[in-house]
Amino acid sequence: MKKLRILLADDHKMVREGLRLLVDSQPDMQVVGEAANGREALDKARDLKPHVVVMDLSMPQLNGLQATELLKAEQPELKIVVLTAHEDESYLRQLCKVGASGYVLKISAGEELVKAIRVVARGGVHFEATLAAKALIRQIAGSSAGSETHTGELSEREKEVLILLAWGYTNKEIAGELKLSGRTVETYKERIGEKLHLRSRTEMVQHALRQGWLNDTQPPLSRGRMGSGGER
Amino acid sequence: MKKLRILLADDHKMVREGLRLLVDSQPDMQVVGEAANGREALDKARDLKPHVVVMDLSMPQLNGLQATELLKAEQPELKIVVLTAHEDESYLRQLCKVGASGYVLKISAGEELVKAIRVVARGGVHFEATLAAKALIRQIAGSSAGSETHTGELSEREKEVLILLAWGYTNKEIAGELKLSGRTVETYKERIGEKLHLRSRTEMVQHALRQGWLNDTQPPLSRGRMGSGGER
DNA sequence: AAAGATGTCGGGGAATACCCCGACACCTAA
DNA sequence: TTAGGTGTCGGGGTATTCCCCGACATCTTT
Repeated sequence: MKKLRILLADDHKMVREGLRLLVDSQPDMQVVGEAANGREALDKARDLKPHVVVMDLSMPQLNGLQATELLKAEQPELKIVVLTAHEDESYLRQLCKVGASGYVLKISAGEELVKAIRVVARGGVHFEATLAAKALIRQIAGSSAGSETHTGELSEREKEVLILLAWGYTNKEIAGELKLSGRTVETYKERIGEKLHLRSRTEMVQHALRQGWLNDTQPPLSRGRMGSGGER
Repeated sequence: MKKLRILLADDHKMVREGLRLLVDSQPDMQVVGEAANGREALDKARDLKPHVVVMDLSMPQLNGLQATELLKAEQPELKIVVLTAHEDESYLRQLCKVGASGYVLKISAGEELVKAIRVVARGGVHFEATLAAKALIRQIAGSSAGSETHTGELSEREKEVLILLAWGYTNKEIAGELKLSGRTVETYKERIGEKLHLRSRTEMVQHALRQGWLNDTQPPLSRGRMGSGGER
């Protein structure tokens, strides 16, 4: 009998070590490698041939969603259990789309994770029945009765704008960076507000931060911050 | 020989379990309890009489900083090792002030944590030598040569304003909530900007979120959000 | 007593965000 | 073909932020 081969991807080494102890204490599974970011997860998944990848969502370089998408593209047989701190309906939806097989919250017990690993390893899916998951299921089940026509699905362009916005860029600066007119930026901002039910710039910053979208990237433009005088 | 009694405080159960395995695998220490938030940490610290508390910074109800302050106030002998995901100079300074004995990053190895626990248990201090720590030490050492006179120490009133601001309140709304004139709110905002080197409202939102100041509280005013139509 | 941090407040103006009215082209799915 | 989502752009107006000039009363520290 051979054990399940597990790859752990999380940017906090301390958390990885804890999870390793947890997983290795199970008789039927074994951690074969660790990755500190999405990029590394891709590389290690090629080399180590794990059966299941435990993937944290907020990681630098490539976040868990991006890494999952790329990983499933090149190794469809590989199973992925997503580990996340906050539940987020729109993220959940995207994770389903790119092929994640499991979804476990960090506030849950470790038992939940090993359970998910076992289930996905034999081809099943294990999504934690949380508020977000229920909302998603409800919507998928009764897709005709959805009160909202669309939710939480930003286009690439809109997300670009939102990230720059959250980094503190003014509309004008975003327009300059993306080579758009200021009006276009405003249009995106309006659509973001509609889709995500966010009213003010402030709420958009909150949302972007909570999604961890700013953890992955550096402020794209190094503007004259930290200086003694403003250039206004 | 009796083992060191450790209390773990972190809002992610899975992380706590991992840390417990890590700590319990050491021959000279033992986890005697867990807490999922600052309030619980205070209660358990009273009941369980631990020697060292491992305290995560971002927790609901009471964050790690607040909990540390209260804990040291009632049990000065108790040692506290702060565990944090992001390093933050201003937070570090405040932690020193309220009496934390250790400061460990989650990106570090577990070995770093157990080392810190051993050091603080025998009365020492263990602050991870990171960028933030270096900056702090540099400033404390050459306090006369500091280019900045003050950094990162907000007054209570300023913090109140910042939190409301980060929750998406406009200046006017903050003024109403705190029963101040709009001009006074602006004054606080200006001082916050000076102290923290934050230029825009957006950056202030970022800062407040990264400090976890919004995880602890609910939006103090329940305004007409989530509605279908705007009331503007 | 002077300095510094804090809490409170005012006017005025320029820049920016926000909100309404739009428009048009492309692509994909029903 | 019609509809919806997306990417792009304009004008005009109001609300808000942001920045400049201030002020004054506490309280603590030097």
